[in-house]
Amino acid sequence: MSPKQQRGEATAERLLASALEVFEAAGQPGFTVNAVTAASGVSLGSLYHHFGSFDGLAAALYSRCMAALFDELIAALGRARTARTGVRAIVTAYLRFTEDNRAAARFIHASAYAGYLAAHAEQVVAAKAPHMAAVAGWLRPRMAAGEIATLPEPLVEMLLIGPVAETARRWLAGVPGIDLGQASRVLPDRIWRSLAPD
Amino acid sequence: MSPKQQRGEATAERLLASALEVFEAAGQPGFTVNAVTAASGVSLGSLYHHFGSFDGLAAALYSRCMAALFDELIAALGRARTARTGVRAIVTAYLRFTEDNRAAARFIHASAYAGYLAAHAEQVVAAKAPHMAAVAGWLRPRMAAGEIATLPEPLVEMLLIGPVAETARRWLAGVPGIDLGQASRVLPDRIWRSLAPD
DNA sequence: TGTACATCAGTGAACGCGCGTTCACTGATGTAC
DNA sequence: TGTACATCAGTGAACGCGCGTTCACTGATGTAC
Repeated sequence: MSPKQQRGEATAERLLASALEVFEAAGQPGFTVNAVTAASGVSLGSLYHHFGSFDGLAAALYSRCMAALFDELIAALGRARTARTGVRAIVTAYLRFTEDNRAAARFIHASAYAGYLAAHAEQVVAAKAPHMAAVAGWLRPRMAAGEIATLPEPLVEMLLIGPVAETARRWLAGVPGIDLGQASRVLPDRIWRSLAPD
Repeated sequence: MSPKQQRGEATAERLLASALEVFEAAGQPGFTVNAVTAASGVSLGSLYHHFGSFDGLAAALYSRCMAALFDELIAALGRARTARTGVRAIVTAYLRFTEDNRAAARFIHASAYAGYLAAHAEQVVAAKAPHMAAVAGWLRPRMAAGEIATLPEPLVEMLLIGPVAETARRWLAGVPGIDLGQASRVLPDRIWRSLAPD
């Protein structure tokens, strides 16, 4: 289903970009095939040629947004020299991504229960796996070296990403009183406290 | 729209209970008027008599599930004598609620981006407000007394609820490696560290 | 270099399905006198 | 205590709409000889 010609790739690209715009402008209920084709100027048949189904397009968009987020997070980790700076960097990177990529962030959060994951679960998991492994590969040796508290790995992830994800979600939902700048001043230190060794 | 007769209340009750069951069994895509009326044995017209619209029913169900969760959290806080035990108690209460009320917890998390909030935003906010105030009423004096770190209130909430909500979400989504028992052994202490005064 | 041909990319009218909603109606409940 | 009547609760056939999807087709691209 991946394009074999340049113009095909451009069309797929255009569809994904328009889909994200439609979702941002009209939300989950307005996120329909017709809205996407209208916004992109690409024909219905062409959409089906490239993505097989509307869920297929949505899953591809999800993978794409997720990859963009992970790229930022992993780049932030790569720049860090200590466990503490790494944790702090990944927190601020997540918040910055949210601010700089509202639509993508919103689509990621909204997709969790949306249904097209189920239909394309394998594809989505496969797309995520290498990124997850990269993060785990950063964490594990530092935990083993005693630079991070010895905890079950999934729970480290929860402590690291939980407060940030929740902040992002509420900010995206427009909850009043949520300030991303304030969050990136306060949260890195506080999250580090929850992960620091005893 | 609230029932004026006993049997009316029983019917509304039956619809809400069936709606939750349908959502749990069929997920967001299977959550439709017809599915709910079929599962409840209540007629379409009766559903509309009580809730005005399908979104209305969904919003009522959301408020109801939210209230049940808050009741547990606030009860947990009420039993605590110190800031530390309160924080620990609210964390375990959230996790226990998730385990004991899978369907309600799933519905709460899934509703965030579902759309019926928008249509009934005022009703939903109004239903939440007293609960939010109760939590804030517990936190504020303790922060003033220096028993909890002096941080912006919304961020305290993020640090408190973030890791737990993320854990609940992944457990509900069936992500492998997430163990609620383990979480309630590890997270209370770790979350407390992020909120403890310097 | 030119031509033939297979494949890829793109089109848009048409389809069926199931969704949320409406509505004219019957039956049950409670209240007034 | 009995009856009349207004209101509430419940029914289910019918409707229109917009959804995702299909399909027979044309045009563009790249490759083989």
